[in-house]
Amino acid sequence: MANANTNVANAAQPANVANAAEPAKTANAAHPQGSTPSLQDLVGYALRRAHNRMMGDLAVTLEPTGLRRVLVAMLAVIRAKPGIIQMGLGTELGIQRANLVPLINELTALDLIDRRLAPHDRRALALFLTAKGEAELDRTLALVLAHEERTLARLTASERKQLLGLLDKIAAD
Amino acid sequence: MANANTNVANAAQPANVANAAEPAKTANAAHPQGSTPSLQDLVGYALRRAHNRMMGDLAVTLEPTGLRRVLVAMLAVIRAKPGIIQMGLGTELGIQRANLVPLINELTALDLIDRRLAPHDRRALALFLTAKGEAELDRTLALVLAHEERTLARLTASERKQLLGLLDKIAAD
DNA sequence: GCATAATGTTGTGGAACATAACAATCAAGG
DNA sequence: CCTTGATTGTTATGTTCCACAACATTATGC
Repeated sequence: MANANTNVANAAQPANVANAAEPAKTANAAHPQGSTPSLQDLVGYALRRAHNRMMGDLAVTLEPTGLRRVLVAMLAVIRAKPGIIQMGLGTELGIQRANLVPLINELTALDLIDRRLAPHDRRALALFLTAKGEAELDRTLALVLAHEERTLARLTASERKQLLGLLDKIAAD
Repeated sequence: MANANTNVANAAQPANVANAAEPAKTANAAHPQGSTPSLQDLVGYALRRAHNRMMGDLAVTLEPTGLRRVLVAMLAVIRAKPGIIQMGLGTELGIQRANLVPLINELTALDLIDRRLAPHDRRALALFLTAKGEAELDRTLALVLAHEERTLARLTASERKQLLGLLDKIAAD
């Protein structure tokens, strides 16, 4: 019942909020009629708790690398789409371009990415991983892999695939 | 592929980070051997996207009430455990007691909760919902119910129950 | 009774995010 | 061509959330 992020380093976020567990149309056994929905039955609350747990563990996992979650995500996207411009990266990760600038600066200062002028648009800057960036991302992804294995230890492979599908249905556009 | 929280009001959080989709022991079809794991296959990334989607929608849902997520969660816990002390509330929601103080002050200023001395511990303050707090929580939970129905529209009742179970397995302890 | 722990409180700093404004460039239309 | 408007990157600034440290008051254990 206690939250997961009580001591996971820097990752404690506030808390979820109340959410109703079941749609109104199908009253279930948990709180049949006028009974007040409990936080435990709410998907949103469970989602936040799981999120806190994973992000907290991920933060401590990434600690030795010196990279934060956002930076790793940025590296992964840049590897997947070499030459992506800043605006595109921001859109993909939900980061506004103003806030993206210092993050890009960090990665370039660490010599993990290169920033070159985009071929046909002299406003835009195309982003590429450096050799060091490739290597660093590989090492980091290995850690992240171990992290997922750790936090998802209670789930079978089929359950993980199920979960992935269900979450995607929620996040879908 | 674009993130869900591009325009959902105040809810845009940075982004997830790379996570490996499958445990090392069972190589799957998505990225069989040395292939780099993609963000799309990572449970942690899907979790963050779903989290952003739901929390963003919840924030706009709660806007007309003037209450933030944390405050609603606090009210729900206090209703479930009347007389709970601040420390207990903080532990349950993953909020440090220092940060809890101004939140409690907000709720008392709104006349939604009462703060009385705990019976057998003159340090602690026991928390109770006021009549206004009860009513306000009821009205708010109705909105939250509609919010869950909206964001989980793509999931059947059985899928929602599955999801709840899987998420709880992650957040456990 | 005294040392130690727990509870609430205050103050402070940092990280993440939003917003506004600006220069340079592109794109479209007159 | 050239002017208007949109786009990209950038800087600056404010807000919010959270962590951490320190303190007074009260409980607890020896």
